[in-house]
Amino acid sequence: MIETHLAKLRARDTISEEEEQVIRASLGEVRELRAHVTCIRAGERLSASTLLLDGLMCRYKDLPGGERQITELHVAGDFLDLHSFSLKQLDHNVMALTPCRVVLVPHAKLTEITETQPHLARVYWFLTALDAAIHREWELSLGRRSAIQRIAHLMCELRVRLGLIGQADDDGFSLPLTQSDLSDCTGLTPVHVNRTLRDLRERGLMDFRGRRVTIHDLAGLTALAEFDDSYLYLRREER
Amino acid sequence: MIETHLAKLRARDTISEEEEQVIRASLGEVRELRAHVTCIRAGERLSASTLLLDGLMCRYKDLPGGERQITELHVAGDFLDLHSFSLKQLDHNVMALTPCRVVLVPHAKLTEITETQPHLARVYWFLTALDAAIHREWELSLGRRSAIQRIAHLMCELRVRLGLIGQADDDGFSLPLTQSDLSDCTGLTPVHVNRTLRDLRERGLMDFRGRRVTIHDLAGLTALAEFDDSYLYLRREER
DNA sequence: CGGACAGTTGACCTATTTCAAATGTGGTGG
DNA sequence: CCACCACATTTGAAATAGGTCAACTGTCCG
Repeated sequence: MIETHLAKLRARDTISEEEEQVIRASLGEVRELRAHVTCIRAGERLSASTLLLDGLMCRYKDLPGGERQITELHVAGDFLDLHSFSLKQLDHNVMALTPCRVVLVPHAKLTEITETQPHLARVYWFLTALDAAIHREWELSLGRRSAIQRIAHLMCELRVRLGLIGQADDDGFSLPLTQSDLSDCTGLTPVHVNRTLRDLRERGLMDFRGRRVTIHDLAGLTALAEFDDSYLYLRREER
Repeated sequence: MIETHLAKLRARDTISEEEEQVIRASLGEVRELRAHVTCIRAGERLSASTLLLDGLMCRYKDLPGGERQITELHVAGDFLDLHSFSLKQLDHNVMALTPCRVVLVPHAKLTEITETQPHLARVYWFLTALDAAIHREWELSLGRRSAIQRIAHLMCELRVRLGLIGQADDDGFSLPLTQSDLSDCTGLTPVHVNRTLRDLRERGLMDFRGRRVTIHDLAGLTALAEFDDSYLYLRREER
Protein backbone atom coordinates (compact mmCIF):
# COMPACT_ATOMS: atom_id res chain seq x y z
CA MET A 1 0.00 0.00 0.00
CA ILE A 2 2.70 2.50 0.91
CA GLU A 3 5.42 1.12 -1.34
CA THR A 4 5.63 4.36 -3.35
CA HIS A 5 5.99 6.31 -0.12
CA LEU A 6 8.77 4.05 1.13
CA ALA A 7 10.49 4.18 -2.25
CA LYS A 8 10.50 7.95 -2.04
CA LEU A 9 11.94 7.95 1.48
CA ARG A 10 14.55 5.33 0.62
CA ALA A 11 15.69 7.35 -2.36
CA ARG A 12 16.83 9.94 0.19
CA ASP A 13 17.85 8.06 3.34
CA THR A 14 18.06 4.64 4.94
CA ILE A 15 14.81 3.53 6.55
CA SER A 16 15.24 0.57 8.89
CA GLU A 17 12.84 -2.36 9.13
CA GLU A 18 11.74 -1.09 12.52
CA GLU A 19 11.04 2.37 11.15
CA GLU A 20 9.07 0.85 8.30
CA GLN A 21 6.97 -0.95 10.89
CA VAL A 22 6.44 2.28 12.80
CA ILE A 23 5.26 3.95 9.61
CA ARG A 24 2.89 1.11 8.83
CA ALA A 25 1.54 1.20 12.36
CA SER A 26 0.80 4.92 12.02
CA LEU A 27 -1.58 4.46 9.13
CA GLY A 28 -5.26 5.02 9.79
CA GLU A 29 -8.36 5.14 7.66
CA VAL A 30 -8.12 4.73 3.89
CA ARG A 31 -10.38 6.93 1.76
CA GLU A 32 -11.33 7.03 -1.88
CA LEU A 33 -11.79 10.42 -3.49
CA ARG A 34 -13.52 11.28 -6.69
CA ALA A 35 -11.87 13.58 -9.20
CA HIS A 36 -12.24 17.33 -8.56
CA VAL A 37 -13.15 16.88 -4.90
CA THR A 38 -11.56 19.36 -2.52
CA CYS A 39 -10.82 17.18 0.48
CA ILE A 40 -9.08 19.71 2.75
CA ARG A 41 -10.04 23.34 3.00
CA ALA A 42 -7.91 26.22 4.24
CA GLY A 43 -8.64 27.03 7.87
CA GLU A 44 -10.15 23.66 8.83
CA ARG A 45 -8.78 22.28 12.07
CA LEU A 46 -6.94 19.05 11.25
CA SER A 47 -5.91 16.14 13.43
CA ALA A 48 -4.39 13.88 10.81
CA SER A 49 -2.09 14.23 7.81
CA THR A 50 -2.95 12.64 4.51
CA LEU A 51 -0.73 10.39 2.43
CA LEU A 52 -1.57 9.97 -1.24
CA LEU A 53 -1.63 6.30 -2.28
CA ASP A 54 -2.86 6.63 -5.82
CA GLY A 55 -3.81 9.35 -8.24
CA LEU A 56 -2.88 12.97 -8.79
CA MET A 57 -3.71 15.74 -6.32
CA CYS A 58 -2.80 19.36 -5.77
CA ARG A 59 -2.61 22.17 -3.27
CA TYR A 60 -4.18 25.40 -4.41
CA LYS A 61 -5.08 28.89 -3.26
CA ASP A 62 -7.85 31.04 -4.72
CA LEU A 63 -8.11 34.81 -4.87
CA PRO A 64 -11.40 36.58 -4.12
CA GLY A 65 -11.79 37.25 -7.85
CA GLY A 66 -11.70 33.52 -8.55
CA GLU A 67 -8.16 33.30 -9.91
CA ARG A 68 -6.54 30.07 -8.81
CA GLN A 69 -2.93 29.19 -8.22
CA ILE A 70 -1.92 25.58 -7.76
CA THR A 71 1.12 25.68 -5.49
CA GLU A 72 2.21 22.07 -5.84
CA LEU A 73 1.23 18.86 -7.58
CA HIS A 74 1.28 15.56 -5.72
CA VAL A 75 1.90 12.08 -6.98
CA ALA A 76 1.47 8.69 -5.29
CA GLY A 77 3.57 8.39 -2.16
CA ASP A 78 3.54 12.12 -1.37
CA PHE A 79 2.18 13.54 1.84
CA LEU A 80 -0.41 16.13 0.91
CA ASP A 81 -0.26 17.94 4.21
CA LEU A 82 2.44 16.60 6.45
CA HIS A 83 2.83 20.24 7.43
CA SER A 84 -0.66 20.25 8.94
CA PHE A 85 1.01 18.39 11.81
CA SER A 86 2.96 21.57 12.56
CA LEU A 87 0.42 24.09 11.39
CA LYS A 88 -2.83 22.50 12.70
CA GLN A 89 -4.73 24.15 9.87
CA LEU A 90 -3.77 24.92 6.32
CA ASP A 91 -3.38 28.12 4.37
CA HIS A 92 -4.43 26.34 1.17
CA ASN A 93 -6.91 23.80 -0.13
CA VAL A 94 -6.14 20.27 -1.26
CA MET A 95 -7.96 18.74 -4.21
CA ALA A 96 -7.99 15.46 -6.09
CA LEU A 97 -7.33 16.02 -9.78
CA THR A 98 -8.10 12.40 -10.64
CA PRO A 99 -9.84 9.64 -8.68
CA CYS A 100 -7.53 9.05 -5.71
CA ARG A 101 -6.89 6.84 -2.75
CA VAL A 102 -5.42 8.35 0.41
CA VAL A 103 -4.62 7.14 3.91
CA LEU A 104 -4.80 9.24 7.06
CA VAL A 105 -1.95 9.46 9.54
CA PRO A 106 -3.19 10.82 12.88
CA HIS A 107 -1.15 13.69 14.25
CA ALA A 108 -1.02 11.82 17.56
CA LYS A 109 1.03 9.14 15.81
CA LEU A 110 3.34 11.77 14.40
CA THR A 111 3.78 13.29 17.86
CA GLU A 112 4.69 9.83 19.06
CA ILE A 113 7.26 9.55 16.30
CA THR A 114 8.87 12.82 17.39
CA GLU A 115 8.99 11.44 20.95
CA THR A 116 10.39 8.00 20.22
CA GLN A 117 11.81 7.89 16.68
CA PRO A 118 14.04 10.93 16.26
CA HIS A 119 15.59 9.71 13.02
CA LEU A 120 12.24 9.04 11.43
CA ALA A 121 11.07 12.43 12.68
CA ARG A 122 14.04 14.01 10.89
CA VAL A 123 13.16 12.13 7.71
CA TYR A 124 9.62 13.49 7.88
CA TRP A 125 10.92 16.95 8.66
CA PHE A 126 13.04 16.55 5.54
CA LEU A 127 9.91 15.84 3.49
CA THR A 128 8.43 19.18 4.51
CA ALA A 129 11.71 20.90 3.64
CA LEU A 130 11.57 19.22 0.23
CA ASP A 131 8.07 20.61 -0.28
CA ALA A 132 9.41 24.07 0.45
CA ALA A 133 12.22 23.53 -2.08
CA ILE A 134 9.65 22.68 -4.73
CA HIS A 135 7.68 25.79 -3.80
CA ARG A 136 10.84 27.87 -4.27
CA GLU A 137 11.47 26.43 -7.69
CA TRP A 138 7.88 27.22 -8.63
CA GLU A 139 8.37 30.78 -7.36
CA LEU A 140 11.31 31.04 -9.75
CA SER A 141 9.20 29.70 -12.61
CA LEU A 142 6.26 31.98 -11.87
CA GLY A 143 8.42 35.03 -11.33
CA ARG A 144 11.06 34.72 -14.00
CA ARG A 145 10.46 31.99 -16.57
CA SER A 146 8.58 32.45 -19.85
CA ALA A 147 5.39 30.53 -20.54
CA ILE A 148 7.12 27.86 -22.59
CA GLN A 149 9.85 27.45 -20.01
CA ARG A 150 7.35 27.16 -17.18
CA ILE A 151 5.52 24.33 -18.87
CA ALA A 152 8.70 22.60 -19.99
CA HIS A 153 10.10 22.89 -16.48
CA LEU A 154 6.99 21.47 -14.89
CA MET A 155 7.10 18.51 -17.24
CA CYS A 156 10.74 17.87 -16.42
CA GLU A 157 9.92 17.97 -12.71
CA LEU A 158 7.01 15.58 -13.11
CA ARG A 159 9.07 13.19 -15.18
CA VAL A 160 11.62 12.92 -12.37
CA ARG A 161 9.09 12.68 -9.57
CA LEU A 162 6.96 10.12 -11.39
CA GLY A 163 10.09 8.26 -12.43
CA LEU A 164 11.00 7.78 -8.77
CA ILE A 165 7.85 5.73 -8.29
CA GLY A 166 8.09 3.90 -11.59
CA GLN A 167 5.42 5.92 -13.37
CA ALA A 168 7.57 7.65 -15.99
CA ASP A 169 10.39 6.83 -18.34
CA ASP A 170 12.34 8.81 -20.92
CA ASP A 171 9.49 8.53 -23.42
CA GLY A 172 6.91 10.17 -21.23
CA PHE A 173 4.27 9.54 -18.62
CA SER A 174 0.56 9.55 -17.98
CA LEU A 175 -0.69 12.98 -16.84
CA PRO A 176 -4.46 13.16 -16.41
CA LEU A 177 -4.61 16.95 -16.15
CA THR A 178 -6.62 19.42 -18.20
CA GLN A 179 -4.97 22.36 -19.90
CA SER A 180 -6.86 24.51 -17.45
CA ASP A 181 -5.27 22.69 -14.49
CA LEU A 182 -1.94 23.28 -16.16
CA SER A 183 -2.72 26.98 -16.45
CA ASP A 184 -3.42 27.08 -12.71
CA CYS A 185 -0.01 25.52 -12.06
CA THR A 186 1.86 27.92 -14.30
CA GLY A 187 0.04 31.19 -13.67
CA LEU A 188 -1.08 31.41 -17.32
CA THR A 189 -4.48 31.39 -19.01
CA PRO A 190 -5.85 28.16 -20.48
CA VAL A 191 -5.77 29.73 -23.94
CA HIS A 192 -2.12 30.54 -23.67
CA VAL A 193 -1.30 27.10 -22.30
CA ASN A 194 -2.96 25.65 -25.38
CA ARG A 195 -0.86 27.79 -27.72
CA THR A 196 2.29 27.05 -25.75
CA LEU A 197 1.68 23.31 -25.89
CA ARG A 198 1.33 23.62 -29.65
CA ASP A 199 4.62 25.50 -29.70
CA LEU A 200 6.32 22.70 -27.74
CA ARG A 201 4.86 20.16 -30.14
CA GLU A 202 5.95 22.11 -33.23
CA ARG A 203 9.44 22.43 -31.84
CA GLY A 204 9.54 18.63 -31.63
CA LEU A 205 10.15 18.64 -27.88
CA MET A 206 7.05 17.08 -26.38
CA ASP A 207 3.40 16.37 -26.92
CA PHE A 208 0.64 16.54 -24.32
CA ARG A 209 -2.49 14.92 -25.69
CA GLY A 210 -5.01 12.45 -24.38
CA ARG A 211 -3.86 12.76 -20.79
CA ARG A 212 -0.38 11.67 -21.69
CA VAL A 213 2.93 13.48 -22.03
CA THR A 214 5.11 12.09 -24.79
CA ILE A 215 8.64 13.38 -24.72
CA HIS A 216 10.29 13.54 -28.12
CA ASP A 217 13.50 15.29 -27.17
CA LEU A 218 14.35 15.09 -23.50
CA ALA A 219 17.67 16.87 -23.86
CA GLY A 220 16.05 19.70 -25.78
CA LEU A 221 13.22 20.00 -23.29
CA THR A 222 15.62 20.02 -20.36
CA ALA A 223 17.75 22.68 -22.05
CA LEU A 224 14.76 24.88 -22.89
CA ALA A 225 13.51 24.61 -19.30
CA GLU A 226 17.00 25.08 -17.90
CA PHE A 227 16.00 22.21 -15.67
CA ASP A 228 18.35 21.09 -12.92
CA ASP A 229 17.00 18.43 -10.60
CA SER A 230 19.13 19.34 -7.60
CA TYR A 231 16.18 21.03 -5.89
CA LEU A 232 14.55 17.59 -5.68
CA TYR A 233 17.33 16.28 -3.41
CA LEU A 234 17.64 12.86 -4.96
CA ARG A 235 20.88 11.94 -3.27
CA ARG A 236 20.88 9.68 -0.19
CA GLU A 237 22.09 11.34 3.01
CA GLU A 238 22.12 10.64 6.70
CA ARG A 239 19.35 12.94 7.91
CA MET B 1 20.81 38.62 21.51
CA ILE B 2 18.07 36.23 20.42
CA GLU B 3 15.15 38.15 21.89
CA THR B 4 13.56 38.69 18.47
CA HIS B 5 13.83 34.98 17.77
CA LEU B 6 12.22 34.07 21.09
CA ALA B 7 9.49 36.65 20.55
CA LYS B 8 8.69 35.03 17.23
CA LEU B 9 8.53 31.55 18.75
CA ARG B 10 6.47 32.71 21.71
CA ALA B 11 3.97 34.36 19.39
CA ARG B 12 3.15 30.83 18.19
CA ASP B 13 3.71 28.48 21.14
CA THR B 14 4.84 28.29 24.74
CA ILE B 15 8.60 28.02 25.15
CA SER B 16 9.66 26.93 28.63
CA GLU B 17 12.60 28.37 30.54
CA GLU B 18 14.42 25.10 30.03
CA GLU B 19 13.83 25.18 26.29
CA GLU B 20 15.05 28.76 26.17
CA GLN B 21 18.25 27.60 27.86
CA VAL B 22 18.61 24.78 25.33
CA ILE B 23 18.26 27.28 22.51
CA ARG B 24 20.83 29.61 24.05
CA ALA B 25 23.21 26.70 24.55
CA SER B 26 22.92 25.77 20.89
CA LEU B 27 24.25 29.10 19.66
CA GLY B 28 27.70 29.14 18.13
CA GLU B 29 29.82 31.70 16.37
CA VAL B 30 28.46 35.20 15.71
CA ARG B 31 29.31 36.79 12.35
CA GLU B 32 28.96 40.23 10.88
CA LEU B 33 28.06 40.50 7.21
CA ARG B 34 28.38 43.45 4.92
CA ALA B 35 25.50 44.44 2.68
CA HIS B 36 25.18 42.54 -0.61
CA VAL B 37 27.33 39.63 0.56
CA THR B 38 26.10 36.20 -0.45
CA CYS B 39 26.89 34.17 2.63
CA ILE B 40 25.48 30.79 1.62
CA ARG B 41 25.61 29.41 -1.89
CA ALA B 42 23.40 26.72 -3.40
CA GLY B 43 25.07 23.32 -3.30
CA GLU B 44 27.55 24.06 -0.51
CA ARG B 45 27.71 21.38 2.13
CA LEU B 46 26.48 22.92 5.40
CA SER B 47 26.94 21.81 8.99
CA ALA B 48 25.19 24.68 10.75
CA SER B 49 22.03 26.70 10.33
CA THR B 50 22.08 30.47 10.50
CA LEU B 51 19.89 32.67 12.64
CA LEU B 52 19.54 36.33 11.66
CA LEU B 53 20.10 38.63 14.63
CA ASP B 54 19.97 41.99 12.89
CA GLY B 55 19.42 43.35 9.44
CA LEU B 56 17.54 42.27 6.33
CA MET B 57 18.49 39.20 4.30
CA CYS B 58 16.98 37.13 1.52
CA ARG B 59 16.99 33.77 -0.21
CA TYR B 60 17.30 33.94 -3.98
CA LYS B 61 17.68 31.79 -7.06
CA ASP B 62 19.25 32.93 -10.34
CA LEU B 63 18.58 31.71 -13.85
CA PRO B 64 21.43 31.15 -16.31
CA GLY B 65 20.40 34.33 -18.12
CA GLY B 66 20.93 36.34 -14.96
CA GLU B 67 17.29 36.84 -13.98
CA ARG B 68 16.93 36.69 -10.23
CA GLN B 69 14.02 35.65 -8.08
CA ILE B 70 14.08 36.36 -4.37
CA THR B 71 12.04 33.59 -2.78
CA GLU B 72 11.75 35.02 0.72
CA LEU B 73 12.82 38.01 2.76
CA HIS B 74 14.15 37.57 6.28
CA VAL B 75 13.97 39.88 9.25
CA ALA B 76 15.71 39.74 12.63
CA GLY B 77 14.90 36.56 14.52
CA ASP B 78 14.31 34.44 11.39
CA PHE B 79 16.29 31.34 10.62
CA LEU B 80 17.76 31.78 7.16
CA ASP B 81 18.30 28.11 6.54
CA LEU B 82 16.88 25.99 9.31
CA HIS B 83 16.00 23.64 6.44
CA SER B 84 19.70 23.10 5.72
CA PHE B 85 19.55 20.84 8.79
CA SER B 86 17.29 18.51 6.81
CA LEU B 87 18.64 19.18 3.36
CA LYS B 88 22.41 19.35 4.09
CA GLN B 89 22.82 21.72 1.16
CA LEU B 90 20.58 24.40 -0.25
CA ASP B 91 18.86 24.85 -3.59
CA HIS B 92 19.16 28.64 -3.26
CA ASN B 93 21.59 31.33 -2.18
CA VAL B 94 21.33 33.49 0.91
CA MET B 95 22.37 37.13 0.81
CA ALA B 96 22.54 40.07 3.18
CA LEU B 97 20.58 43.02 1.83
CA THR B 98 21.86 45.34 4.57
CA PRO B 99 24.73 45.01 7.03
CA CYS B 100 23.74 42.05 9.20
CA ARG B 101 24.65 40.09 12.27
CA VAL B 102 23.99 36.34 12.34
CA VAL B 103 24.70 33.47 14.70
CA LEU B 104 25.42 29.89 13.69
CA VAL B 105 23.58 26.92 15.17
CA PRO B 106 25.50 23.69 14.51
CA HIS B 107 23.42 20.90 13.01
CA ALA B 108 24.81 18.62 15.69
CA LYS B 109 22.98 20.74 18.27
CA LEU B 110 19.78 20.48 16.25
CA THR B 111 20.17 16.70 16.04
CA GLU B 112 20.53 16.72 19.80
CA ILE B 113 17.34 18.73 20.10
CA THR B 114 15.47 16.14 18.01
CA GLU B 115 16.83 13.43 20.33
CA THR B 116 16.11 15.07 23.66
CA GLN B 117 13.67 17.97 23.18
CA PRO B 118 10.79 16.68 21.07
CA HIS B 119 8.58 19.68 21.74
CA LEU B 120 11.28 22.14 20.77
CA ALA B 121 11.98 20.01 17.71
CA ARG B 122 8.32 20.34 16.75
CA VAL B 123 8.50 24.10 17.21
CA TYR B 124 11.49 24.26 14.86
CA TRP B 125 9.75 21.93 12.43
CA PHE B 126 6.87 24.41 12.57
CA LEU B 127 9.22 27.22 11.57
CA THR B 128 10.16 25.41 8.38
CA ALA B 129 6.47 24.78 7.68
CA LEU B 130 5.86 28.49 8.15
CA ASP B 131 8.56 29.24 5.59
CA ALA B 132 6.78 26.98 3.14
CA ALA B 133 3.50 28.79 3.81
CA ILE B 134 5.18 32.09 2.94
CA HIS B 135 6.57 30.53 -0.23
CA ARG B 136 3.05 29.43 -1.19
CA GLU B 137 1.66 32.91 -0.68
CA TRP B 138 4.45 34.28 -2.86
CA GLU B 139 3.60 31.69 -5.52
CA LEU B 140 0.06 33.05 -5.46
CA SER B 141 1.35 36.61 -5.80
CA LEU B 142 3.75 35.76 -8.60
CA GLY B 143 1.25 33.64 -10.48
CA ARG B 144 -1.97 35.56 -10.10
CA ARG B 145 -1.64 39.02 -8.58
CA SER B 146 -1.12 42.22 -10.58
CA ALA B 147 2.01 44.30 -10.11
CA ILE B 148 0.37 46.75 -7.74
CA GLN B 149 -1.19 43.95 -5.70
CA ARG B 150 2.12 42.11 -5.46
CA ILE B 151 3.88 45.11 -4.02
CA ALA B 152 0.99 46.03 -1.74
CA HIS B 153 0.80 42.45 -0.51
CA LEU B 154 4.51 42.26 0.20
CA MET B 155 4.32 45.48 2.20
CA CYS B 156 1.41 44.14 4.22
CA GLU B 157 3.37 40.96 4.95
CA LEU B 158 6.44 42.88 6.01
CA ARG B 159 4.42 45.17 8.23
CA VAL B 160 3.08 42.17 10.14
CA ARG B 161 6.39 40.31 10.33
CA LEU B 162 8.32 43.41 11.38
CA GLY B 163 5.55 44.32 13.80
CA LEU B 164 6.04 41.01 15.60
CA ILE B 165 9.56 42.07 16.52
CA GLY B 166 8.66 45.67 17.30
CA GLN B 167 10.05 47.14 14.08
CA ALA B 168 6.81 48.35 12.48
CA ASP B 169 3.65 50.10 13.45
CA ASP B 170 0.56 51.25 11.57
CA ASP B 171 2.41 54.24 10.15
CA GLY B 172 5.12 52.23 8.46
CA PHE B 173 8.55 50.74 8.91
CA SER B 174 12.14 51.02 7.84
CA LEU B 175 12.87 48.98 4.70
CA PRO B 176 16.42 49.39 3.41
CA LEU B 177 15.77 47.77 0.02
CA THR B 178 16.35 49.15 -3.45
CA GLN B 179 13.58 49.18 -6.03
CA SER B 180 15.64 46.63 -7.88
CA ASP B 181 15.58 44.27 -4.88
CA LEU B 182 11.84 44.78 -4.77
CA SER B 183 11.60 43.83 -8.42
CA ASP B 184 13.46 40.59 -7.66
CA CYS B 185 10.92 39.81 -4.93
CA THR B 186 7.91 40.48 -7.11
CA GLY B 187 9.02 39.10 -10.46
CA LEU B 188 8.78 42.54 -12.10
CA THR B 189 11.31 44.85 -13.73
CA PRO B 190 12.83 47.69 -11.72
CA VAL B 191 11.27 50.20 -14.10
CA HIS B 192 7.81 48.84 -13.53
CA VAL B 193 8.34 48.71 -9.78
CA ASN B 194 9.18 52.39 -9.92
CA ARG B 195 5.99 53.23 -11.82
CA THR B 196 3.92 51.01 -9.54
CA LEU B 197 5.32 52.68 -6.43
CA ARG B 198 4.31 56.02 -7.90
CA ASP B 199 0.84 54.62 -8.52
CA LEU B 200 0.59 53.50 -4.87
CA ARG B 201 1.72 56.95 -3.77
CA GLU B 202 -0.73 58.75 -6.05
CA ARG B 203 -3.56 56.58 -4.77
CA GLY B 204 -2.70 57.80 -1.27
CA LEU B 205 -2.03 54.30 0.01
CA MET B 206 1.67 54.25 0.83
CA ASP B 207 5.00 55.81 0.07
CA PHE B 208 8.34 54.06 -0.25
CA ARG B 209 11.13 56.61 -0.22
CA GLY B 210 14.45 56.93 1.48
CA ARG B 211 14.52 53.34 2.68
CA ARG B 212 11.28 53.77 4.55
CA VAL B 213 7.72 52.63 3.94
CA THR B 214 5.14 55.13 5.10
CA ILE B 215 1.62 53.78 5.15
CA HIS B 216 -1.04 56.38 4.57
CA ASP B 217 -4.08 54.15 4.33
CA LEU B 218 -3.59 50.72 5.86
CA ALA B 219 -7.17 49.61 5.27
CA GLY B 220 -6.97 50.65 1.62
CA LEU B 221 -3.63 48.96 1.14
CA THR B 222 -4.87 45.76 2.76
CA ALA B 223 -7.98 45.80 0.59
CA LEU B 224 -6.04 46.40 -2.61
CA ALA B 225 -3.64 43.56 -1.74
CA GLU B 226 -6.51 41.34 -0.60
CA PHE B 227 -4.16 40.64 2.29
CA ASP B 228 -5.16 38.04 4.88
CA ASP B 229 -2.53 37.25 7.49
CA SER B 230 -3.69 33.72 8.26
CA TYR B 231 -0.81 32.24 6.25
CA LEU B 232 1.54 33.73 8.85
CA TYR B 233 0.06 31.55 11.61
CA LEU B 234 0.05 34.15 14.32
CA ARG B 235 -2.15 32.24 16.73
CA ARG B 236 -0.62 30.36 19.64
CA GLU B 237 -1.03 26.58 19.48
CA GLU B 238 0.31 23.51 21.21
CA ARG B 239 2.71 22.19 18.60
C1' DC C 1 -28.53 11.77 -29.67
C1' DG C 2 -27.49 15.50 -26.75
C1' DG C 3 -25.14 18.06 -23.27
C1' DA C 4 -21.18 19.28 -20.79
C1' DC C 5 -16.71 20.03 -20.98
C1' DA C 6 -11.96 20.22 -23.00
C1' DG C 7 -9.40 21.81 -26.63
C1' DT C 8 -8.47 25.01 -30.65
C1' DT C 9 -8.19 29.15 -33.22
C1' DG C 10 -8.57 34.10 -34.58
C1' DA C 11 -8.70 39.02 -33.67
C1' DC C 12 -7.81 42.37 -30.68
C1' DC C 13 -6.13 44.37 -26.30
C1' DT C 14 -3.14 45.68 -22.39
C1' DA C 15 -0.04 45.09 -18.56
C1' DT C 16 4.42 44.82 -18.33
C1' DT C 17 8.94 44.86 -20.59
C1' DT C 18 12.52 46.91 -23.14
C1' DC C 19 15.49 50.47 -24.40
C1' DA C 20 17.39 54.78 -23.67
C1' DA C 21 18.31 58.91 -21.47
C1' DA C 22 17.97 62.21 -17.72
C1' DT C 23 18.12 63.20 -12.81
C1' DG C 24 19.03 62.43 -8.11
C1' DT C 25 22.19 61.03 -4.16
C1' DG C 26 25.51 59.33 -1.04
C1' DG C 27 30.24 58.24 -0.34
C1' DT C 28 35.27 59.01 -1.28
C1' DG C 29 39.58 60.90 -2.38
C1' DG C 30 42.04 64.94 -3.31
C1' DC D 1 34.77 71.28 0.90
C1' DC D 2 34.31 69.99 -3.67
C1' DA D 3 34.45 66.99 -7.74
C1' DC D 4 33.41 62.88 -9.19
C1' DC D 5 31.81 58.21 -9.49
C1' DA D 6 28.81 54.57 -8.90
C1' DC D 7 24.36 53.63 -8.22
C1' DA D 8 19.45 54.32 -7.55
C1' DT D 9 15.49 56.57 -9.22
C1' DT D 10 12.55 58.60 -12.68
C1' DT D 11 10.52 59.30 -17.13
C1' DG D 12 9.26 58.64 -22.04
C1' DA D 13 8.47 55.94 -26.25
C1' DA D 14 8.07 51.74 -28.51
C1' DA D 15 7.64 46.73 -28.40
C1' DT D 16 5.69 42.29 -26.93
C1' DA D 17 4.28 38.33 -24.21
C1' DG D 18 0.46 36.92 -22.67
C1' DG D 19 -4.54 38.02 -21.73
C1' DT D 20 -9.38 38.58 -23.24
C1' DC D 21 -13.32 37.64 -25.85
C1' DA D 22 -15.78 34.92 -28.79
C1' DA D 23 -16.70 31.32 -31.72
C1' DC D 24 -16.02 26.75 -33.36
C1' DT D 25 -14.69 21.81 -32.91
C1' DG D 26 -13.83 17.72 -30.77
C1' DT D 27 -14.97 13.98 -27.46
C1' DC D 28 -16.84 11.36 -24.04
C1' DC D 29 -20.53 9.76 -21.43
C1' DG D 30 -25.31 8.93 -20.16
